[in-house]
Amino acid sequence: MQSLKIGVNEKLYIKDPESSTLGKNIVEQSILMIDEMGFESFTFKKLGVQINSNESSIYRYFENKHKLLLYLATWYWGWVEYRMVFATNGISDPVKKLEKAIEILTQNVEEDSSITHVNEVALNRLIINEYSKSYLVKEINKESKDGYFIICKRLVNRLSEMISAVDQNYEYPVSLASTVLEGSLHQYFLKAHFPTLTNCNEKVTPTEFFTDLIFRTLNKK
Amino acid sequence: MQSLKIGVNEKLYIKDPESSTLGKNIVEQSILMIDEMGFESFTFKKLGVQINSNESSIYRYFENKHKLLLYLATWYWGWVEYRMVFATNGISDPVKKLEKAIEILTQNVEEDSSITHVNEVALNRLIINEYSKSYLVKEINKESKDGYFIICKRLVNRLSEMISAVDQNYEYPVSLASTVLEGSLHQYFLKAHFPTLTNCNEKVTPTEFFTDLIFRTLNKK
DNA sequence: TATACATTGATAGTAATACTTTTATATTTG
DNA sequence: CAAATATAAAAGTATTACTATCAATGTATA
Repeated sequence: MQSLKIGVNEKLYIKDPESSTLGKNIVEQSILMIDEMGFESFTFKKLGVQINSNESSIYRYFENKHKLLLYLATWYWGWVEYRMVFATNGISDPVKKLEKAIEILTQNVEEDSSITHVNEVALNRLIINEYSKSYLVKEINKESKDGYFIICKRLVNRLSEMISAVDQNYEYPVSLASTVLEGSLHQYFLKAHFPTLTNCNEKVTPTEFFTDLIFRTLNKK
Repeated sequence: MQSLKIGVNEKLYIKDPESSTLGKNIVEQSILMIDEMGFESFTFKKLGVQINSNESSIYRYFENKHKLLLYLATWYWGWVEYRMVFATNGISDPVKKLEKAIEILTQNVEEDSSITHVNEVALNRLIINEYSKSYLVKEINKESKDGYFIICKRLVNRLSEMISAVDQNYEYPVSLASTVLEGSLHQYFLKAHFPTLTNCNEKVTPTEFFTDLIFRTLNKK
């Protein structure tokens, strides 16, 4: 557990940030800064000041801030995938397995389970607020999509398979899986910024909403 | 019908773009340009060249391009709301009413129903690709949120009420409504850019997926 | 121990963006 | 026709998103 390293597509960085102190600082502090000031206001220059380093040094790790965001997102989904696989491994009952998976995928990241220099709570907030910006850009072409979003695809596929294991006749397992993943982030966003647009609050969690939604939708054997 | 004008929050513009030819040109061409090059690459300078006008003239209509995006989004949701209210008006059976509403909200905007200078097909694509960027920003503070997103809120509430009319005991009508609205845009995005992450394709529409999802979830009387 | 090599930091420079300001020229309206 | 208003053109500013160069430092190896 201590030495867990999340594998991230090599094309997302120039030099692996995990390979040096400076690199880890870049990752650690960029998460905190983007979380705090938002992706648009965040610049490599500001990050340089924060970590007592230089803009040009940061450019030796990441081509630009968009690639850095992709890196962070990939790391995040890799971390979620790891936790999901770990938690569902060994559960043979498909219903219980799916329940557990939904729980992991939609739960609030509360406790700081810092296994590394990454603050997962801040990263989770960052993903809720900024993840869409990583893929909603024209520059993402077909080749890069395959590599950059492979973890996310794997996650959707895993969930989709668990859905099908519960109800083989359900026709839209992939769409349901992607709706849960994206929808969960969205419900957390609404809860924080537009509370009238969601039933989620201190008492009702997105996990409850989505668990209920999925099991109402599926016909159990 | 011909003289239909979608009401947009006055704080979103400096001068009403509907009030002049230049204003209408700004709206018309900005939709086409953002659709084509993406919001990040789009600038008022480029728009000026396109419409044979000047950057500074555009700034007299919109404070900045983010406000323009908010304006376009508000116009879009106002247009959708109008169509939904129009289409569901007079339907007394709650199930049929909800069915119709989902259809309008999730259907592909195909035919160019140009009642104005607005190309709704391009605008729909723009919303699919860029809408999140209008609200996923730190600058949106509480006061402005209320005004800018009032139409979207009204839409979610209307849908939520129709859901409750079908099943009064369902506990998450608002979350389900917001999930459908956002999820529909997302499924269209996936269909276009990440087809393996959705079951929607030429044969299966997001409307079918969401209609099925909602009516499996709700217990009809 | 000397040298090579990689890493980082500091500085400067460029092109583009996101505006603001000023002034001149049309166009509309009273 | 005069006055007000809208638009266009040009120039200017601060910031961003980089790139390039060079010096300083540390580390690995012959």
